Amino acid sequence: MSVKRKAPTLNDVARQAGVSTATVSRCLNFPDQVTAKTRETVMSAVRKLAYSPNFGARVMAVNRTNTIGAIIPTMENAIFARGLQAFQEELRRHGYTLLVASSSYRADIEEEQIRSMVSRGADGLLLIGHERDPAIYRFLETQDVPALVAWSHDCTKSLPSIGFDNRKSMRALAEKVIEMGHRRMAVISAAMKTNDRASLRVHGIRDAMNSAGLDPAELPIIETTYSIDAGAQAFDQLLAAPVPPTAVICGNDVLAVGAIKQARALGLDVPGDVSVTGFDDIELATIVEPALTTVHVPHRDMGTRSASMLIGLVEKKCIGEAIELEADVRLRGSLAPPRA
Amino acid sequence: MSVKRKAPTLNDVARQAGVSTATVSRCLNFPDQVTAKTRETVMSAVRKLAYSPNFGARVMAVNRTNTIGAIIPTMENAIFARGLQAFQEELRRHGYTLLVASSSYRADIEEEQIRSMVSRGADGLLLIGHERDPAIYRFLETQDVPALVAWSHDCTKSLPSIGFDNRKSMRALAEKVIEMGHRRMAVISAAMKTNDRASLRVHGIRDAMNSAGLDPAELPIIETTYSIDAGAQAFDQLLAAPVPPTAVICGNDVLAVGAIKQARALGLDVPGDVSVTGFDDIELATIVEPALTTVHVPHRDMGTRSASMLIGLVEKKCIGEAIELEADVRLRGSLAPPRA
DNA sequence: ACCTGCAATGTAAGCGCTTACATCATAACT
DNA sequence: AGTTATGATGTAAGCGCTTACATTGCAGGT
Repeated sequence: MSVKRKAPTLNDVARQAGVSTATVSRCLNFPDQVTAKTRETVMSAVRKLAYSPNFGARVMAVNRTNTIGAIIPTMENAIFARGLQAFQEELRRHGYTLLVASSSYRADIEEEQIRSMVSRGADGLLLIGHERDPAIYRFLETQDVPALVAWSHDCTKSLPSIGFDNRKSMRALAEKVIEMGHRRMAVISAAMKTNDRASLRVHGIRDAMNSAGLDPAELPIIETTYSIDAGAQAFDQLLAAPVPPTAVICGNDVLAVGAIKQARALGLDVPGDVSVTGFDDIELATIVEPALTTVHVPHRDMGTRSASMLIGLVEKKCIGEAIELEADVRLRGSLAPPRA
Repeated sequence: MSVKRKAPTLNDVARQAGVSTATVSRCLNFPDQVTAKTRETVMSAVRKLAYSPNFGARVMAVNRTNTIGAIIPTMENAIFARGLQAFQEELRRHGYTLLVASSSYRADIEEEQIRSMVSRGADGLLLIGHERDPAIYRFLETQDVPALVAWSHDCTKSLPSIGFDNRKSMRALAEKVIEMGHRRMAVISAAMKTNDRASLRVHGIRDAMNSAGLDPAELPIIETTYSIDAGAQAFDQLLAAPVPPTAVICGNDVLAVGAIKQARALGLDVPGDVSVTGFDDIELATIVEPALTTVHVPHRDMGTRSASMLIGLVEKKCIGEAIELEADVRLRGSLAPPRA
């Protein structure tokens, strides 16, 4: 069928240059082990044939790829995009290449991709969140591929990780909300089943309610997908309740922006009629009117540090630890005390 | 140094299961060519050893990777993120895996990554924009790796591509601006040297001016980086001119949002005191106040169709063509006639 | 002239997999 | 029982590269 013209090989170059394959290989990998003259001959042969080394073959020979894989839920989420960009920049600085795949928040796809990355010879893996089948961790261990979890910090897990405490941070935010006098709150969250960050955040809200003597059982929660429209729709639904909430706590900024947009559409004043909060502090948060009270997450910093640590693990120069970054509440216009 | 424990190989599995490597291989790739009993034995050996095939070796044996590479300028740009997500979903549907790398808008890094992708055996490549060293195209041809250019349409190039005409679309937008009565316009653009989309868009503005009898030479242009703050700063600078513009045309939505934000900070009314327009129609565009007049680009559609076409090229089932998608002007609140 | 030592180069094994081909066992025929 | 077709399995070559080890050539010592 597809007549794949064979690409030139080391051998072709060697023949063209009139030397052995070993010399060509050395020329490419350790140029100073070779005479200037030979080097030139070889290099011009390389250019003439437009030779490009076969990565698979090289990997097989040396068993090292200098490649790190990252599997994120989706590239459409700005927080991952930004963190990954920083991650890649740091990797590059150390001579590593980044390969990215996205799982669409599906555990089965994620697993498939983890296996794919490993079989492609990734030296290390960046994963998002702790929640996954333990078998996968065993698999990674057997294959001797170090993995690092980011965007989530959980000291009960032993995996190396670098992230913030979703639960604690959301609790801090919820406490502010309660402090302001809100009693009837509601939540718009991402799906909690497949996303430990989302569920931890909701837990944080419950924690705050508990310690304020409020009953978490009465907290309305809507789970929905990650999009502005979904947030808007959920907001609509929440506000239609017989006794509508005075504050809507959203699991992330995108949902919160949707909520604010819908409030506008309903003719409600934010924060006069209803307060709205987010999580992540993406650019959107300071663009909306009113600006979003949210939790600031140091995405780029997290990306950079994840890269350093993962490289350390790969090169066995450091042992994995669970590092917690601070994610702090940013009070802005969208949160105010409820109407008396 | 790093004592890489060897991962189990096909051979190990074969020994463990008491069969030959060929049987194991068949078991994994063509399960129905093997007795149910053997299959079970083999599979349990696979599980027991947590075996994972070595991708490099497989590639070398079959010379096919089912992998498509995409090299984008940055993941931090929502338009690429969204398009790529769609691209990946479509690839997956056809059994292909996507590998992403980002070049930070640097031609040298991009070239390096193209080579890296090719040497990793990518069956095809998705590239952004036409502008690059012709040597690279020759390289891709020699290596017999099909490439498709997206996010840009230019019928003068012969490369297969799928995108919209940046110049034409921006021209249409600029015409609207002029139609409204604006005469003093200014531009905030991304760097034009390394980014043909950016420069084509500016050309479009000039086209519109020309056909309206305006002198493009008088058009102030600030080139800056892709960020809200950069847009804000550039806006500041433009408005400080002795005769400030009545309309600021931005090369993309992010810059435009920065401009609007800065207008707010300067106490200027948009569109009363100054109109602002964007390009891309990302989510931000409808969130800002006032909503952004911009050019809508069908990012997801572009991603999906790029995937189909690239697969077609890889499998030699179709020949490359240059497809133009429509990108149409969306008139919203940020554009109005200038004050009389 | 001869040896020594070293740098440059060549030779060939082996990395883990697929697959054409050879072999073998079994069932279905005479 | 003897033959044959058929399907399951085994054997081994080869994919393109790196690298340990062998070989060669040459400068500098005697």
